[in-house]
Amino acid sequence: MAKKEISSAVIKRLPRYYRYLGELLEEGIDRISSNELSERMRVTASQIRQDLNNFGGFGQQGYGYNVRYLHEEIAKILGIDTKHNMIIIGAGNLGLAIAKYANFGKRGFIIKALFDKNPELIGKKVGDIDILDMDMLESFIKENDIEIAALTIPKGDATAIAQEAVSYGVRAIWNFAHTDLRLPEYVTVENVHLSDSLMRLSYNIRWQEKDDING
Amino acid sequence: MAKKEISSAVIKRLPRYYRYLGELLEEGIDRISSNELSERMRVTASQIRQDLNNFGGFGQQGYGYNVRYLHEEIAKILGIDTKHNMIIIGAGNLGLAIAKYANFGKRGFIIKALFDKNPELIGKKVGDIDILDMDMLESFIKENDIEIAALTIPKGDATAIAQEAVSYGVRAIWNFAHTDLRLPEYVTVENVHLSDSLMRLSYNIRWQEKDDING
DNA sequence: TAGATTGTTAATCGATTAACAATC
DNA sequence: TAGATTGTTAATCGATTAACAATC
Repeated sequence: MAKKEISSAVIKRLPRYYRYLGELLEEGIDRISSNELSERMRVTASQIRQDLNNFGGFGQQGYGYNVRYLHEEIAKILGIDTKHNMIIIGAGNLGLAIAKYANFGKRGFIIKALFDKNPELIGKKVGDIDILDMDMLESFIKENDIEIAALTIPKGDATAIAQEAVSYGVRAIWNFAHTDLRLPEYVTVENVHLSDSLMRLSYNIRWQEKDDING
Repeated sequence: MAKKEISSAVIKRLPRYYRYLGELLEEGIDRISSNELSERMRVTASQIRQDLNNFGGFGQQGYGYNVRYLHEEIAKILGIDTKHNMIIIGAGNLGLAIAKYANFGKRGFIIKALFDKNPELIGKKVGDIDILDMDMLESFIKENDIEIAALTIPKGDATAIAQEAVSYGVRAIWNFAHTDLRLPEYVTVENVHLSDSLMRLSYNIRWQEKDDING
């Protein structure tokens, strides 16, 4: 059953649904209608029903959705019902911050090692995660079934190192480098461009200010 | 001249244009057509021209766009032609990583202080940036003309502290907390939900794998 | 059963792409 | 001037919202 192509607009919204359902669960609410959920999330009920029906009929007429069930189903859709082995390439501030952030582990993203080319860092540990030499990249990826490489290195080296990681078997790059990676079609790339994000923030302040002057 | 509403799809693309133009500048290219740029960026030339014309006619028929000029104009549109004073609330790993990342300073985002409620951290410095007590928030924001607060604290405290910062004069929140803030309409919120990003990555791996089995 | 709410089709809205006249 | 390329209007495509029959 090859899945018909889901639009990226829908995919972007899935983690948010998952988050709200998790909150409902914590509140002990075990049933919700698309209408109630739409009020909480500030989206239309129509959109919620359309989005979910891309993946199947998870609700029941006259009842709504079972929170726990829907939460689990979305986890499966997102692929977070299984563990994902991950490495971090670049043991700078950002790489270390991600390594220390324990919550990813709770969601099944297991950080197996950090890599860096700086001899001063190699051999050290971050919590119980080793910082390894870049020389070890190939063997480590192959022997530890690494799916994801987080890239927290300067943009100059990013594409070459990403290509290297991919050639050793990595399936997805979580890219914090400030550049667009050029990788084979089948590789998943998720960009986190923090400076792009700051620029959008700045844009909004800019025109917010304009309104103040004219309004 | 109140600006007609620009769609967020366009705004999201602006930082990318800015980045590519910066790269062209570094390569010493001083003129580019929408067609050449479209090949580099892998978007349609039509989209580039439409996007730019939301803000004015920056090109010249028969010539194309002057790279340096367009780069500067986009900087103005994005509001990164002026300095922005910023604080970071939450001196945990992520807050520290952002504080240490020098590049934001180059773009005009000046980190004036970090705030935390942990007495062990208060009084310490990160580079030459002080970590201050949350008690100081009000006076510091007011006296230092702080526009932006980066929020790198757990989700539980996030909305209340964001509201507090806004009440003291902050205009924009760069939100790393894993929750949707509820703030007045006029406040700019830019979310960086790292775990949402990881879930999208996971989604793509999930269906990538599915394809492998069936293909 | 009657009421509620889904799943899904149809209508609308908005964003992207194509086309071309204007013009450098 | 002739050729190139923009700025902009028109056509297409896709995503969101509305509506309602199906059904629990």
